[in-house]
Amino acid sequence: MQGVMKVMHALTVDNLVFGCEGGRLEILLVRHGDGDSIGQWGLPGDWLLDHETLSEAAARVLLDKTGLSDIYLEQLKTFSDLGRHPTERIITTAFFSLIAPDASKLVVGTNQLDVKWFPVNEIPKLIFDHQAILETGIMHLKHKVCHEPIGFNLLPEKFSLLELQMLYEGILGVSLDKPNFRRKMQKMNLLISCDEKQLGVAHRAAALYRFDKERYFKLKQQGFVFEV
Amino acid sequence: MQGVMKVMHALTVDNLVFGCEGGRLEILLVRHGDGDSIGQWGLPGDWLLDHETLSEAAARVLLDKTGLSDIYLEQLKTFSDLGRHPTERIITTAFFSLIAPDASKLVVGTNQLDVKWFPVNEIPKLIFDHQAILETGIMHLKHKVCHEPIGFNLLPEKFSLLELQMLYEGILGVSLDKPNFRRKMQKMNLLISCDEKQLGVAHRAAALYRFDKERYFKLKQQGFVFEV
DNA sequence: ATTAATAATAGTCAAAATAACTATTAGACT
DNA sequence: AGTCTAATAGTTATTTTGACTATTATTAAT
Repeated sequence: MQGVMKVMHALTVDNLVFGCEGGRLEILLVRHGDGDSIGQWGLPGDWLLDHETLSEAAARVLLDKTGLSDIYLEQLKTFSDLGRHPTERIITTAFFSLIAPDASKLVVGTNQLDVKWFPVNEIPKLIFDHQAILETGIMHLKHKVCHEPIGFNLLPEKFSLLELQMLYEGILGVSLDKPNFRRKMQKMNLLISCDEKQLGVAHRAAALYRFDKERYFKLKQQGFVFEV
Repeated sequence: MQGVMKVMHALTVDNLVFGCEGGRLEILLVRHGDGDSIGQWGLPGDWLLDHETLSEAAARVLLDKTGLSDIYLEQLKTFSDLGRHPTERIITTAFFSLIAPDASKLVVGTNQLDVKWFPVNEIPKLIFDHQAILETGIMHLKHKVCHEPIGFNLLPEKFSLLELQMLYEGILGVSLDKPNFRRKMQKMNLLISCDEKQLGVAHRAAALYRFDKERYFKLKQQGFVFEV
C-alpha cells in the first residue's frame, strides 16, 4: 500500500433480479417507504453487514424479497461514482440474478411500499444511478446468454423449444429462424427430453425438455463452448 | 434499504497489470516494504480515497507504478471474503489492465522494495488472496481475448501476424495453425498494413500491421462481433 | 364432418466457414 | 551454393449457417 491515509466507506449491494414472462424480460423493483427516496422505485438492496461477504448480502436481499435461495447469482460490477447518491458517498456492488417464473412469492420489506415485476422496456424512473446499473446488467445479460447456458435459469424446469427461442428473442431483441434455432440447440446435446408434451394448448403440443446441467459441466471441462 | 445499521468498510483497489514478452504472458508484482506483509510479493494496490472513484484509484496506482496513463483498464471484481486479509476486514476491487511491451518504466513506490514483471506461470507466493484474484483475472483474459479485440493492447503499435498468433497461443495455452489463423484475422478487416517489414530478423521479414480501432467500433455498432 | 388456424417437426440446398494440410517464396547465415 | 527460418499462398474435404419449403398434429370454429 502507498503511504496515504485509510478512509472508511459506506457499502451496499443492489440486485438485478431478472425474470421472464412469455418471452418478455422482466426486472424486480421495490418502492421505497422512507428516506430521501420515499415513494420512488429502485433495485432491491441493503447495506453490507460486518460479518458477511457481498455475495451473502446479495443472497440475503434476494431471500428477503422473493423467499428464494439457491438462485443463479453473479457479481456484476461495483459502482462508485461520487455523485451516484444525492447526499452521501455510498458505493454499491450490483448483483445479477436469474429466476424462473412463478418460483417466487414477492415480499414487501419493512420500510418499503411495494415490490413488483416490470418489463425491462417499461421501467419507471429509478433512484440514484439504478437506471445505469440496469443498463449495464442488460448488456451483460445479452452478451452472456449467447456464450453460456444461463438463460435456462429464466425458464421453468420443463420447457419447449419455442419457449427457449422466445426467451432468446426477448433478451436479444431479434427474431430467429425456428428450424435453425431448434437444430442448433438440439445438436449441442444439452437438452434431455422429458418424454412429455405440453398440456392445454390450442395446437399440436410441443415436446418438453430439461437442461442437462451435469452434461454441460462435463463437456465444458473438455473444452466445449456453448454458443447461440 | 432495510432497517439494519450502516457499517463502514475499508476499501482498496488492486491492479492486475498484464504484459507480454515473446508470446509469454506476464504480470506486474510489487514487493511490500512495510506492514504485516513486508518482503512479500503482491499486486500493486492502494486505499480508495474519499474524492475518487474506483477507476480513478486504479488509474492512479497504475500511473504510480508504471508512469503510464491512457491504458486499457477494466474493473474485474470486488473481493470481500471475511478472511482475505489476516488482521482487518478489507474489501478490494480488482482491476484488469493490459499494457504494451517497453511502454513502461517501472517505479518502486514508497514503502515498497521492488516492482517486477513475472511470467504468469512462474509466480511467487502472493499475499492475501492475490493468487485467487490473479486466477480470476487470467480466466477473464482467456475468455475476453476471444470475443473482443483487447489482445492488441498487449502488442506494440506495429506487429506481425506471427506475433499476434503467439500472443493468442501464450494466453490460451494452445497452438494454432498458422495459415488458418492468418486467414481468419485478415478476413475480419481490422488490420491496417503499415507497408513496412520487420527489421533485423534472420529470415524473411514479415509485413507489419496496426489494429484499426475506428473500423472496429464502426463495425461493432453494425452488429459485428470479433471472434478468434 | 370439414375446414381453418396454429404451431411442431422434418427436410432441402447453396453458401460460407473451418480444419488439416501442402507448396512455394524471401531473406540471412554458413 | 546450400541451409535455415519463417512468410505467404493455396488446396481440399467436412461442417456449419442461413434461408427456405413441406408435412404433421391438434384444437376450435363452421
